[in-house]
Amino acid sequence: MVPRELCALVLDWPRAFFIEEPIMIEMPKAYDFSATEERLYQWWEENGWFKPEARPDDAQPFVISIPPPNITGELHMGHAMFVALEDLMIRRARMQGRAALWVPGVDHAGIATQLQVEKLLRSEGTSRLEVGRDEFLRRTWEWKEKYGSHITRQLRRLGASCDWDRERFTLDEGLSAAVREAFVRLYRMGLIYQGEYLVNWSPGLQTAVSDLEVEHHQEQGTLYYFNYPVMGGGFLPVATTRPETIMGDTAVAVHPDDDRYTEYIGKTALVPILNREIPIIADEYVDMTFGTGALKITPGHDLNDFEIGKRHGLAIISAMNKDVTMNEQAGPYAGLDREEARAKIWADMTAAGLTIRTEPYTTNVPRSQRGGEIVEPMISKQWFVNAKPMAEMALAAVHSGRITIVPDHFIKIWDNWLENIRPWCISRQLWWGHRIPVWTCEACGHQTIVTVDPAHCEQCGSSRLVQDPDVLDTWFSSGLWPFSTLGWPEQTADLARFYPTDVMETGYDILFFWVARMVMSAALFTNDIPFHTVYLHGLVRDGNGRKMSKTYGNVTDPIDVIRQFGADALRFTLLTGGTPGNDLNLAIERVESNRNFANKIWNVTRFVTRSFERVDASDQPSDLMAAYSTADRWILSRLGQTITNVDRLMDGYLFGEAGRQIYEFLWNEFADWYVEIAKVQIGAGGAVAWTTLSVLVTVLDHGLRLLHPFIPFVTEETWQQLRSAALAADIGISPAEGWSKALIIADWPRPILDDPAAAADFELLRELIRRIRNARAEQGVEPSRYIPAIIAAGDKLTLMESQRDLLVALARLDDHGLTIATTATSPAQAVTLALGPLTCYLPLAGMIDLSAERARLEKEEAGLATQIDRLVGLLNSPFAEKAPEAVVRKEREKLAGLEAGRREILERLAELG
RNA sequence: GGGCGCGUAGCUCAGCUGGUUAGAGCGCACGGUUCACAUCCGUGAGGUCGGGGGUUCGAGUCCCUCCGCGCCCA
Repeated sequence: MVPRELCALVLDWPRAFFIEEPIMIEMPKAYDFSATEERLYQWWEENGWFKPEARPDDAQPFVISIPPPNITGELHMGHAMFVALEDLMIRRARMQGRAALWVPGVDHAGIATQLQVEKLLRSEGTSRLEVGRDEFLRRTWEWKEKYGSHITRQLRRLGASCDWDRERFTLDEGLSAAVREAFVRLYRMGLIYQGEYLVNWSPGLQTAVSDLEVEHHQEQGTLYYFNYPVMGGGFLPVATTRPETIMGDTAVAVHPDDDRYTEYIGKTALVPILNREIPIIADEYVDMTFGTGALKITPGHDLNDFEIGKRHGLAIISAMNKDVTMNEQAGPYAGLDREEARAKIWADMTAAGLTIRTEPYTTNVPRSQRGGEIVEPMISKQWFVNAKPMAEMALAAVHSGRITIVPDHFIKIWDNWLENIRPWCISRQLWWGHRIPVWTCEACGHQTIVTVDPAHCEQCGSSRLVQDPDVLDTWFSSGLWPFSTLGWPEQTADLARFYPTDVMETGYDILFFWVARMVMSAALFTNDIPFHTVYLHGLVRDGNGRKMSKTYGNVTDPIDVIRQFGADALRFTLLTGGTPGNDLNLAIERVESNRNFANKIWNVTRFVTRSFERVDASDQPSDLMAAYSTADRWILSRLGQTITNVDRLMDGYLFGEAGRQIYEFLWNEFADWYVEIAKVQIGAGGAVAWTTLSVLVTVLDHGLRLLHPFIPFVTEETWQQLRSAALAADIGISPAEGWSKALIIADWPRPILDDPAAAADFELLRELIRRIRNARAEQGVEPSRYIPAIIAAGDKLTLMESQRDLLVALARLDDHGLTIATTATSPAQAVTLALGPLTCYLPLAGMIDLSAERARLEKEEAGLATQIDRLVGLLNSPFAEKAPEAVVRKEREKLAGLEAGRREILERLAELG
C-alpha cells in the first residue's frame, strides 16, 4: 500500500497541470495509462462533470439507472460490460448537450450477503441463531459499511461517470419506504396475498425461493418401478424417480383412455409400508407411454401433482420437515434425510416384494441457483404477488412500441414469459432485507398492513402486534429501482425531471428477474414506463467460449486486465468485440491490440502537438476553404462520413460497429496516410503548413470527441495535450466554438466538409502509391532507394502535378527522375502499372527480369479479362434493366476502368514483343 | 415438448435497410535504423461465408430443410 501522504502528493501534481495556464509538457514516447486513469477520473468528478447539473437547467435529460451490483460483489466482466455500454451512452449524451444522469447504487443482495455474514460469524465460533436477529442485523450493517463501497470503487476504475452524489442503496431509508409503499398498494389492490402453496424450498438456506431462482439440470438418476397394492387384491405398476415421496402419496392416477387400467379407476390403493388408503383416479395429464402409464400423485412434493390434486380435491401431505428430513407422516422413516429415506424405503419395499426393477434415467433436477443444492417442492405459507395484471401492462408497453427492446428478437422471449406468468413468491425466510410490513394482532388475529410501523391493531386497537418475521425477495426492491432511486413515492424534483428514464441496459440473463419486474411495477405504481429502451448485452465468456466460472478456474478478473492494459483497452474490447445481445468470447490478445490503439492515439497526438513548432501564426490563409489541398479535402470528407456513420450506428445502438469505424478511420486513414502527407505538406512551409496543421488539429480533435465515449481516458488526456499545445502556440487554430475546459464536456462533433470529387481524386493517388509500393516490393527494390517513374496521367495531369511531392515522398520516387505528362511511351525495361485513368511506368533498368515482367503482365491481363467478361455478361443480362440506375452506372464505370487498364497492358505486352 | 441464438481466413470476431471477385485484429511469410509510435511501418499469403434447395437481375445477408454447437422456458 502507498501511504496516504504520498497518494495526496501524486494526485496533486496533475491538477496544477490542468489549471488555467496551458503549459506544454513533453509527451513521453509511450502512453502510460496507469499514470493517467485515476488522476483523470478524480479531476472529472471534482469538477462535477458527472452530474446533470453540468448542463443548463433547461437541457433535455438523458437518464440511465445502473443495474445495481450486489454489495457482496467483486467486479466481474459482466460489470465491465455494462459500465462500458452505459458510460458510452451517458458520455455521448452529455457531449450532445443533454443533462446526462447515470444513477448509481448497490443492491443489498439478501441471500448472498446473509451468507457472507453467517460465514463471518461461523469463523468467530458463533452463529446467526445464537446472536439473534438484532445483533445479526447490526453485524450485517457493519459489514456493509466496511465492504459496501468496494464494488463502487471498482466501477470507478472502469471510468463510470455516475453521479455519485445520487448513489442509492436498496435498503436505505428512501428505498425502504418505497418498498413498503409498493407492498401496501399491491395489497390494497388485492394483488398480494398470503397462502399455503407448493414453493421451492431451499433446505440449505432455509427459505423459499422464486421459480426464477431455480435452475433445472439434466442429471443421471434412476427410475424405480414397483407395484402399488390395490385394496381387494392386485397391483398397479408405477414408476417414480423419487421413492421417498411415496410417503406423501395421496392418489394413483391413470389415463382415462388407458385400457390396461380402466378396471382400477375408482378403486383404492394402499401406500406401501404405511398402508394408507388412497384413491385411484383418472386424469388426462398422465402420459400413457411413460414408465408404466400409471402415476403416483404426491401433491405435497411435486408441482404437477399439486395441480392434479387441486382438480381432484386430493389431500396434501407434506412428508418432510424444513430441513428435508422425513417427518412423522413418513412413519418408520421419520427423522431420516431424504436420500437415506429413499434407500431405506426401496430396501423395505424390495423385502416386501413390491419392487419390480430399476433403470438408469436422466431426470430434471431442480437446484438452487445460489447454493446448488437440490430444491424441494414443499407446502409452505408464503406471500405471493399475482403478477398477471401487471404482466399484461408490460406486454402492452412493448407491443404498443412505448418500450423498444434491442435486439428485438428478445421480444419473443419477453412475450413468452409474461404470457405464462405465474404467481411470484416474494417472502423469504431471511433476516437481511426488507421486512414484510404486516403486523398480526395477537388479540384478534387481524393483519395490519401499513407503511409506517403501527402502534395498535387497526381493528381492535390492541398494542399486541407481531410483525411478520420474513423479508421480501431482493428483486421486489430492485423492481422499483428506476423510480425509487429518484425519490418515489415522494414527488421529488428529481423524479419530476428525470423520470421516466431513457435506457435500461443490462444482461439478457436478468430480463425476467429484473427488467420485466421493473416494467410491471412502473406501470402499476407510476402509471408510466420506466424507460423507453431496453438494451440487452450478452454474456462474457472465456476465449474458448466457455462460461466463466470459479469452478472451471477460467475467470478473467477485469481489475487484472485493467492493470495490464488499461481500462480503455478493456472497454474498447468489450464494446467492439461483439454484437448486441450475443455472447462475447474475450480474447486477451484483443485487449492487447486495443491497448496498442490507445498508444497509437497518443503518438498521433504527440506528432500533432510537436508540429506547432513548425508553423507560424502569420501564415494563416485568409480563406481556409480555398487553401485546402486534395489530401486535406479527402481526410476532412472522410472525417465527415465517419461522423455521419457513427451517429447513425450509435442512434441504432450498433455501438460495436461505430467503434470499429472510428478505429479504422483514425488508424488506417488518419495515422497511416494523412499524417504522412502532413509531414510533406508542413515541410512545404507557409500557408500550406498552417492549413495542414489546422487539418491535423481538426481531425484529431473531432476523432477524439467521437472516441471519447468509448475510451474516455486516453482521449481526454491527449485532448488536453492538444488543447494545451494549441492554446500555447496561439496561432489561430482552434475548434469553431473554442476549446472547452475538458473533452468530457466538449460538443459532440458534426461533419464540416464533404468533397466527393477531391476524395475520389485522392483515392486514385492513394491507389497509385499502393501499386508502386507493391511493385517495389515484388521487384525487390531496396526500401531506401528512390526510383524514377513516368506517369501518363491523361486528364488527371493537373492533379498528378499538384501531388508530385506526395508521390515522391510516399512512393519513394526520385524527384528528378519523375516525369508526369498527359501521354508517355514506356521505356524498354519497365514495370507497367495500369490504373484505368492513368498509367505508371517504373523504368527499373537492370533491376527487372523482362520475361518475369511479361509473365506478370500476362497474368494481370488474364485477370482483367476475366473481370471484364464477367462485367460485360452482367451488363448484358436483365441486371441492366432491373437493377437501380446508380448500381448499374457503378458497374459501367468499373468496366470502363478495367478496359482502359487492359488496353495499356496489351500495348505494353506488344512492345515487349 | 415449446422457443431463441450461433456456425464467415489457423484463432477471436465484424459484415448495419440483399447491390455484385468477402473485412478487421491476432497469428503467419517477406522486407524495414524515413525526425509520432517496434505497443511501430510497408508488402503479401490465407475463406466454394456448416450442407442442400428456393425467392431474386443479384444472396454471407431473405425463405425452407438438414447437420453441428449453445441458451431460455416447460
